[in-house]
Amino acid sequence: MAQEKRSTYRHGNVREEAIRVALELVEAKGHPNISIRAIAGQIGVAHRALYNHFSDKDGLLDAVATEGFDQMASVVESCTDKASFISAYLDFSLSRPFLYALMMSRPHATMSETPALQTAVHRVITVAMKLFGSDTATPEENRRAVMKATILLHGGLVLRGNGILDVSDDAHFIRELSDMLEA
Amino acid sequence: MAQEKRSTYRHGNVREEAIRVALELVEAKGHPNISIRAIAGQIGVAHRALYNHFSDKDGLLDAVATEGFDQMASVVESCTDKASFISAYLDFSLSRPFLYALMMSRPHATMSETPALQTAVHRVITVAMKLFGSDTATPEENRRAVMKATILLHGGLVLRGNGILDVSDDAHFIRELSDMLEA
DNA sequence: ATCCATATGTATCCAATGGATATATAAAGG
DNA sequence: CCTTTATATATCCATTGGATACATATGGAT
Repeated sequence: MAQEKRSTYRHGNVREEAIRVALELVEAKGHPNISIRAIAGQIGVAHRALYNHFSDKDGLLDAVATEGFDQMASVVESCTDKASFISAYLDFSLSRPFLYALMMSRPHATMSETPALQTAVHRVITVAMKLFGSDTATPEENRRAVMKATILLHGGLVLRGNGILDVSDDAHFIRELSDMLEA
Repeated sequence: MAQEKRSTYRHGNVREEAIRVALELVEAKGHPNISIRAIAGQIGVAHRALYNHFSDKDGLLDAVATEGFDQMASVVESCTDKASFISAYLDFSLSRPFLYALMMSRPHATMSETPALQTAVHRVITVAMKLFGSDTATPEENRRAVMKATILLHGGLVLRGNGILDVSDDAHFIRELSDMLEA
């Protein structure tokens, strides 16, 4: 399991590396199935070293979720219309389903008590606000439009994922979802 | 931890009791935080006894999820219009959030390989089909209507739950969701 | 430069957990 | 009655998250 061997006592980059490895492991096995120890092993430190950089396992997962939202934000920030946003959002979620599941799994308390996570989420929401809102509409109407878009996108993905919606043809599913969103 | 003491070697009702206790524990602590052993302890059997009735922990959780969908079905089957269905669905989910989360957490494979679970889910979908479909519409249109309703209901609940949507006033949120659904 | 507070990493331990194997007990049918 | 089969127990194991105590470097302040 253990990977690299260090000559130095200090690793020097545990936090970053841990998040990087965790991203891989999450996508490979799903976040409920990864262990602190596996991550530490891969970067060549004692498992307890991670506790110097994260409060606990959830703290680590929060950091990974934050990285996920930041990556998602970087993608959608280049979108200039609804259609491309929808496409980019679905692409991201479908190509990295386990990461997406982790991002959406953080409990309410965590979301509101972790500024970095909140900020990353907000980056994505801000883009949606720009694309799904309009200058002529009231702020309340815009809030609703973004809410509806978010709900449809995420709700659709979840129900497709767990098989409650029987989605045989993905392309068709995406088209249907887009239609609901444009309406 | 242990509860009852038996005089008989056989317990006689392990499966039912396990599900009953699990429902309580799930609602108390969330399904990722309950243990086979805690459940077995509460009904007064060795933890290994549960393996005579469930394949493994996931098998147990599948059974609990099935019971959840059956209970939900019993509730919504008495609804005679969209509004009451929406209200009943949201009530159920908001009053038993951890059970609802468990119900929605079963992976795709499980959903399709567990007939009892599939049947219970179908009971709920059937009701939605009746209420959100119409005789004049095409089957395809009806399928879409149900899909949209399901997505909005579940999506709204999830995003409210994890705090990505900032829901300050629950009553207002429910009204907004209902509006989207009736439209 | 030296010393010390602090950050970072290790070693070792622990209780809880899911699960495996072997065994005991009972129920049910031939 | 006796054997088959379902059910429950006892015991064991590896893995896991986390705690405590200790080791080692780093980077100011003097």
